[in-house]
Amino acid sequence: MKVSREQMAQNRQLILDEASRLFRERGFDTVTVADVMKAAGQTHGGFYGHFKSKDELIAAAVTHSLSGETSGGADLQGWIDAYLSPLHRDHPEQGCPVASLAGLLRQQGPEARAAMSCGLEDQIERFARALTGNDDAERRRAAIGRWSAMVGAVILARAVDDTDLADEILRETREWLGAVSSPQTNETAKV
Amino acid sequence: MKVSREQMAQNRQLILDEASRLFRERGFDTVTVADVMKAAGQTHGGFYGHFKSKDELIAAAVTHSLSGETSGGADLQGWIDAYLSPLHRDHPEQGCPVASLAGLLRQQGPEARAAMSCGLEDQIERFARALTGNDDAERRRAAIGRWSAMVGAVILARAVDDTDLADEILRETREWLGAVSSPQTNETAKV
DNA sequence: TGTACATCAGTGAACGCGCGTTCACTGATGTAC
DNA sequence: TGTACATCAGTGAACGCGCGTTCACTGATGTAC
Repeated sequence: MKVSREQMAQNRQLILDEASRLFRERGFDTVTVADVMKAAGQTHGGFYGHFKSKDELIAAAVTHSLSGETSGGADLQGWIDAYLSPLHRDHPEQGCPVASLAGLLRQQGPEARAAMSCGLEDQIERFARALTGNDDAERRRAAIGRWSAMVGAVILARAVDDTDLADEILRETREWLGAVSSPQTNETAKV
Repeated sequence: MKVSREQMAQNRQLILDEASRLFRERGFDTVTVADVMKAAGQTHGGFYGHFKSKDELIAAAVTHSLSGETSGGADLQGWIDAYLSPLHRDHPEQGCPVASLAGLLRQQGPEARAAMSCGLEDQIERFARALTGNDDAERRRAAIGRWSAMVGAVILARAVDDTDLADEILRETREWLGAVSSPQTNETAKV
């Protein structure tokens, strides 16, 4: 049965919300169109009234996930600690979409990868603004390096079966980032 | 037709070689059993004479990939530079299996994840031995932190569509690691 | 060493299931009068 | 404001394809004598 235009727009958002959550939790391939529609309280047939294909949904969901990100903000250290926490590791479905989806994007279409490019650029910029440093270039470099370490650590912690090792990776990366945190004011050592 | 036992063992290795290459290149789900067998010069039916299931192959291939890794070695800086190079980014099929597979392992079975745990532990240990530091704990911490950054940077560089951004992530992470490379001898700042 | 035969690695057709996608249908919406 | 009707969002059965897996078969291997 037809629903109001307003309701339809709301339904589309709900589909994106659920897709974004499910994709982060289980990856693109494991989640079916029917899974997403069921989670959004609809039947699978209606999907194609909202999206042209599953690929289009994936691209839209990547954009949707990334646009809701806040990276950093007022309490930088608190955000970093929460990012590198077992809680974040164990709840990818409501965690950073970069950590859960970046490793899956190489086998996805150009639209989804383009969405990740934009989201990543935003996140790096925001992170850089929250850091101290002699100039913009140095702040941006620190943002990229630290962000790589944070994303890498969470991906590694999620990839292993061994909770002790996963805990250690998160903890030691947190500590290590703390140890190198006061940015060296001397310029980089080599090319 | 039956082949010699020696030949069969050789065929199994060939299947693992090709699976390891294909999985790194295209991921677990995109590569079919038939793809692997064809790459190994056989037909798909013979697969089940070597492995009980595709899942078992995935676990074996993860172990196989990781066992061939050399991480570090004599020229540590050269290895790091090569790791964070566009060449490595563009050739996952012959590159580090951690960078290409870690992001895919969360949706895989316990055997494959256990294989990654072992491989990661080995790699961290080797890396730590190649680093300087006041004690084992500090070297291990530096190995985990730097390794997270390297893996993260390659994953991010591969996830984006924008070559400039991908190049920048690799370059800046390399520079940043260089800048923080001389490990601080002061103990960590907080918890 | 040579011969006969049981074994079994590899072949390729076939099966079954699940998933993305389509489509005829339903009935509420919202517009025209 | 009320009524008649065209539109179209959502339903759920059905389709088609691809993939993991099975199986009857083939013919080389390697063992028993």
